Amino acid sequence: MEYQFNAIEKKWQEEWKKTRAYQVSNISDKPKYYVLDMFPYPSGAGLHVGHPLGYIASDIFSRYKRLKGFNVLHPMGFDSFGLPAEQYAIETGQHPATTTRKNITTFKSQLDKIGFCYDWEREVQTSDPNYYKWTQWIFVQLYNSYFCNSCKEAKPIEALIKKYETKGSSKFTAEQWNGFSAAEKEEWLMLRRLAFSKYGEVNWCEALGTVLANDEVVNGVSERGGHPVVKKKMRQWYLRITAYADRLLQGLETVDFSESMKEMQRNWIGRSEGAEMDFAIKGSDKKLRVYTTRPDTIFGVDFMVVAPEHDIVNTIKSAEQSNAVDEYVAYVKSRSDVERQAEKKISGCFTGAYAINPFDGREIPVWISEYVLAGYGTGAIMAVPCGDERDFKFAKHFNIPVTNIIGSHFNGEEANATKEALLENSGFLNGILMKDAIGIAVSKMEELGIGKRKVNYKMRDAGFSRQRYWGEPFPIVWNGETPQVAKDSLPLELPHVEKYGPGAEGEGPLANITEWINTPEGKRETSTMPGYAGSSWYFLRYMDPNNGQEFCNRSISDYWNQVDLYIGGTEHAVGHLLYSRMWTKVLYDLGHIGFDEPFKKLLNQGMIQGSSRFVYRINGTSKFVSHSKLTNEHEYEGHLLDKIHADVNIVDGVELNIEAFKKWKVGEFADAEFILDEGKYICGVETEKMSKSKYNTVNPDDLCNKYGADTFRMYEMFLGPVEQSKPWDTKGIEGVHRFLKKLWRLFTDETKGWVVTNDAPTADEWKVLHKTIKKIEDDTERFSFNTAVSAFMVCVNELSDLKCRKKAILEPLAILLTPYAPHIAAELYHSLGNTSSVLDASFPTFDASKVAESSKEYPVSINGKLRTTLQLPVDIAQDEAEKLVMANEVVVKWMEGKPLKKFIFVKGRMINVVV
RNA sequence: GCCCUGGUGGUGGAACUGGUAGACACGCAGGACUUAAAAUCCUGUUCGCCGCAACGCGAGUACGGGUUCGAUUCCCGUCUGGGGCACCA
Repeated sequence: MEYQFNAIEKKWQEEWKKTRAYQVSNISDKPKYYVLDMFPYPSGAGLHVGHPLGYIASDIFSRYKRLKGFNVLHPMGFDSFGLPAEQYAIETGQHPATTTRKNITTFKSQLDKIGFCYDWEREVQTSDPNYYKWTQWIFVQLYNSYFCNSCKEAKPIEALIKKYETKGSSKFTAEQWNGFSAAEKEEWLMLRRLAFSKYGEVNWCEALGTVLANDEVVNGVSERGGHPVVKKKMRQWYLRITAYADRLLQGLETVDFSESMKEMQRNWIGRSEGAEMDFAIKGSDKKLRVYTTRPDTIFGVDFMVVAPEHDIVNTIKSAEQSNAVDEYVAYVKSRSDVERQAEKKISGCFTGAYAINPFDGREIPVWISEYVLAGYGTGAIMAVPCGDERDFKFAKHFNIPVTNIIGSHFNGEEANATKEALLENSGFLNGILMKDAIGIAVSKMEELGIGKRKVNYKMRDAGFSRQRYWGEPFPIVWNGETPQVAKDSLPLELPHVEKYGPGAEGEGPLANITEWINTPEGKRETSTMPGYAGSSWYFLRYMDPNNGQEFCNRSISDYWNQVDLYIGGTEHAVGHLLYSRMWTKVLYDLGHIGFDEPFKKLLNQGMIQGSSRFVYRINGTSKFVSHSKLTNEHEYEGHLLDKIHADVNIVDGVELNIEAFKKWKVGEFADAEFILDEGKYICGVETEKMSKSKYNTVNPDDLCNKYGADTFRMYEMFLGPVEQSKPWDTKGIEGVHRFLKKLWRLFTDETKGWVVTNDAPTADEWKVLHKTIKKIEDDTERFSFNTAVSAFMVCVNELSDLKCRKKAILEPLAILLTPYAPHIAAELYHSLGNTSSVLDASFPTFDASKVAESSKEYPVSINGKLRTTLQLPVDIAQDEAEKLVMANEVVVKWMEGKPLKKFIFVKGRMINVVV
C-alpha cells in the first residue's frame, strides 16, 4: 500500500474543514495559549517558500500546545491597507479593494494547502470597514487622551481641561484659560493630546505623492521605488510616542525578546542622561541653552555650536558676521538630506557672538554648523574638542585653540572621550575623576540656578498621516485650523474615487472628492492613516473578531491576555513592534485592556534567501558556456559574456535541464547552443534575495503537489534553526520525504495493507518510544524544530531495524508527529481504529523507567588521557564507584600504585578519575 | 566608527547547564534486488598515518594564548561573515 499523500492530505483537510476542527472558543476550562504570526501584506506575487517558515513554526507550536491540553488561539489575517495596492490601482485603474480581495483569496488557498490550523472564523482584514471602524475608534481614544507627566500614564483629556479650568498651568492661569476662545483652548490641548496635529517637516516624496515615515526612507530615498525624498512643511497628525519612551524602555525588561531585538529598540529610543545648561551671551540678555551628557568637561569648552535653524541665530549674530551667517544658513537649506548624509564635510560659520562660561568667565565664540541638529536636545552644544571627535575636527578645521583638561590622556592629535582621566585646568573640578565630576558639576549648576539634569531621547513622535487613498480615513473635520472629532458614526468609510492620483498641494486623493470633504460640520481631514495603524492592535481583534459594540470585550481580552508566542521577522523591530507596544500601553492606561505589553515572547524567524542560478551567453551569439569552463565570471576564451538568471526550477542542483531551458523562454532561447563540460551544462550560483525577477523563487504549491504538505512542512523545519537565515535549497527534501515513506511502511505492507499488531512491546521498543517522547517534547518546548525532525528520523530508523509494528508504540508516535505532519499522523492514527480526532489526543507521557538501564558500559578517562571502559551500575554512589575502579586491572596498572585523588561525576556518571 | 550575532566535514546542520565532536539529512563511492529502470535495502564517508586485523596511532570545531582532570562550549587577543545604528552632543 503506497503512501498517497495527495489523497490523504485532501481527505483530512476537507474533514477538518467540515468538522470545524480549528474553531476556537472563548469559553474553556483549559488554560489558554495564544500563538500569533505577524500577519502578511497580501501582495500580488503570492507566497514563496520563504513566507511559510514562521507560519510552520507557529503552527507546530499551536498544535503541540493543543495536544498538551491548552485552549490555543492561533488566528490569521491580512494587513491589507498599503501602498502597493494603491500603486497598482493607479497603474491599472482597478479598485484596491478588488485586487486586495483577489490576492487574499490566493494567499488563503496557498496557506490552506500547507495545512495550517487557523481558525478562519476569526480572520481580520485591516481594510475591512468592520475592522477599521475600531482602528478609527482607537485613534479617537488617542486624540481624546493626554499623558499625565506626574502619574506617567494616559488619561482622558477632560481631566486636563478640568485642571486648566480650576488651576491653570505653568503657562497660564485658570482665569486666562476660561477667557480663551475655543480655538485657543484647542491649540493648548493639542500640545498634550496623544494623537495630535501640528505643522512639521515631513519626508515628502514627489514621485509617490506622499509623506513617508522615517523608517520608510532609506539613505534619503524611498524604501519603495528608490525615489528622492525632500523636507516639506505640512500639517500632519502625530502620535506622542515620546511620552511613552521610558515605559517602552522599562517594558523591555518584562518581555522575552532576543537581546539584539531589545538592543535595536533601546537604540531607537536612544535615552541619554545629561544636563541642560544656560550660557549668558556677551552684550545680550539672551541665554543660550545647551544639552550635554558631559557636564564634567565644562572647563574644556572652547566654542559653542548652534544649529543653523536655531531661532537665536538671528538675534545674536554680530553686524560684521551677519552676511556670512545668512549665506551659510542659505547654503545649509540648499543641501538635501541625501547630500548631508553622503558627504559629511566640515562646515560652519562664526556668528560674531560670545557666550560666557559661568564658572570661569571665559568668553566662548558661538558658531553655527550643520553637524548640530535642530531637533535633538536644545539644538545647541558646548564643544569640548579635547574630548569629542567631531568638536576636535571642527576646531582643527577652523583653527580654534584647544584647551586640554585631561592631561596626558590627550595627545593633541585626536580627541579622547574617556571618563577615567583626572581633570586639569578645571577650576573647582581639578583632580577629580571625570565620571565622578559629572554629578558634582550638575549639582553646582543646579545650586547656581544655571542648569539642571535632563534626559533626552533620540526617538521622535511618530508621523501618523499619509497622503494616500488606501488607508483608514480620519474621523476628523476641520474648521480652519481647529480640528474636531467628526460626529459621523464609525466607521467613516473610504469613499469611492475616480482617480487615485494625489490631490493638490501634496494632499491625498481624498482631497479631490469635494462632495465628500465638505460637510456641515467642517472640512474633512483628507489624509489617511499609515500602514501601522491597523497592525498596532490586530492581535486584540482576533480575540473578539465579530463584536459590533466594542473593539474587544474586556472579559474576553482578560481571558486571552497577552500573546504568549509571537513569530515574525526582525524587520519590524523599530516600527510595528514599538507602535503596537505603545497602543497597548495606552489602551491599558485607559482601562480598555488588562495588560500593558502585547507580546510575552517574540521569536524572530530568519529570512530564506533565494539561491539564484546563472547561465552565460557569449555576447552577441546564442551560445551558452558551462560555468565550469569559464575563464572568469565575464569571459570565455576572450569572448565577453552575458550573465543571465535561469529559473531555479529548471536546474537540477547546478546542472541545467537544457530542454526545459529552451522551452522556458521560447522566443529567446529556442535556438540556444551549449558548450558543455563532460556532457553537462553547469550553472553559476549566487545567494540573493528571493524575488520573481531573479527567477529564484520556489512556489510552496509545487512542492506540496510533488511531495505533500507534510514533507514540505518538515523539510522547512529540517533546514536549520528557525531564527537563522539561509538560502533555499530544494535538494534535501527527498530525505524528509523518504522518512515519511519509511514511517508509512511501518504501518503498512505492500500487499496486506495495514499490518499493525496488538503485541506487547519489548523493552528495546519501549525505550525507543520514550526516548523520542522526551526528545520531541524538549525540542519543541525550546523551538528547536530542526532537531525534533531529526529525532523522528532516528526513531523510525530504529523501529524499522526492530521491525516494530506494534500499536502500543506506533499510536503514541502518531500523536507525537501530529504537530509536524498533521495529515499523515491523522491517517495513521485513524488506521489504528481511533474514531476520535488525533488533533485532540493527549501528548504521550514520558516514562523515565522505560529508558533506564541497570548497568552500562561507561567510558572512563584517567587524567584525561588513558581511556578505558568500565561496566558500572547506572546510579552508582561515589564511594562504591571508587571501589570498583580500584579493582579494575587496567586502572591499577596505569596508576602504578599512585593514589586516587578525585572522581569526576556528571549527572550521576563517572567520567574521569584523577590520579 | 559604535552595538548585536555568528565562524564545526564536500554541503545543510547536531552536540541543551564544560563530559566519547560530527547526530540527522544531502552529496559521493561501493554493493544487494531487477532483463533494465524506478523504488527499497545494506556498507563506507573529518583529515593524515599504520595495518592481516582492531573497539590501532596522531591531529582536529577560524587563528594565537589562558582557566580546567577535561573546552565547539568559559576568559583574553587577532582575523572574518551577517544584521542593526550612524553627525543624537
